[in-house]
Amino acid sequence: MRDPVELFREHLRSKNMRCTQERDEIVRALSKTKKHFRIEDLVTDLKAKGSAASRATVYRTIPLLIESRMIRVAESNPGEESAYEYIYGRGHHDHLYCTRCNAHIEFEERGIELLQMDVARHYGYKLVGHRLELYVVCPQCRETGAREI
Amino acid sequence: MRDPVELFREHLRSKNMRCTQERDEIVRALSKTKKHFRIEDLVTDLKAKGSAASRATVYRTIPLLIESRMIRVAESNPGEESAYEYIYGRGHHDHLYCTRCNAHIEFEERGIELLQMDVARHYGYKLVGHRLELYVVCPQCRETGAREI
DNA sequence: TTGGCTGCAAAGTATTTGCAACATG
DNA sequence: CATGTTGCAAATACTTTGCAGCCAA
Repeated sequence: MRDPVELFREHLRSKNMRCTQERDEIVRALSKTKKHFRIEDLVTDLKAKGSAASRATVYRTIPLLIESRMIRVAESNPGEESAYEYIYGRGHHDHLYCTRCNAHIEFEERGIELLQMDVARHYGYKLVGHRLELYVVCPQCRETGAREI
Repeated sequence: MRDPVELFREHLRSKNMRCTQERDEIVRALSKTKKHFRIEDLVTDLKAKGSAASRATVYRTIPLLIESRMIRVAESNPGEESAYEYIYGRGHHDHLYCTRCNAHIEFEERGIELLQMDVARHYGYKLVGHRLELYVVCPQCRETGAREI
């Protein structure tokens, strides 16, 4: 697998953008994340690592990272802070979320992916991405009374 | 199909909440919407209909409507205004979005729904909902150069 | 050198909330 | 009439932006 920093640099070059220390540091920090991260997590992380990258730069870099397919939006709901996920070099997967305790599990179901392509093809479109979230109630939460989506 | 206003009233009663004129008006306005709506659209619509329901009341009512499964989140992305969709009494469907022109198409694929249930069952969970969005580039947009998700 | 990039702080947007008046049950 | 609900406006929370100095190419 290619070095993430170098890969992102190529993406920047292809757009005639500059390879800066801040952008390198952001990619380096992200490539070590395991879970979903929020902007605030990343900013704190960078600060802890002694990086100079500011919150504004992080916000400005996120769209570039999405564009280069190194990260993707993992959670986004009205009124809630969004979470992202570093995906470069990690197997594709979707998520199961417990609507009560918010725990999440990754899964992959090839059959669903294939049917998605069928659907797009059926309408004459080219599938370029998808977002699938399954909402469940996990056994531990099943007893308590809370809202279900 | 039950009257949406009455159905929502029952939901409110079941939670020991009050049936107010504002809440009735919101449901009545929603039951006539066809497309995805943003909070602002709804507020404007209510004002035009002479309803007294304010923006704050709309925001406070949305979670109740989601809970009662009369509406659902249709679009939500970081930094963008969310859009909702009235779903009561309308066939279940998911969406295809063109990432360039933002047009959207509804589709239903029973096979995907069944596989989703399999996935949840496989992990020992009860599936209570899902969100599936397919991102495509429509033929008209395919020529122009724009970002793909 | 010449733009693109950065940090800072200010500005925007979307959404939530405190409070006093009001309406429902 | 007791308490949930409402409108208003202020407060939040998240994200974007203008600008002057900085740095990559």
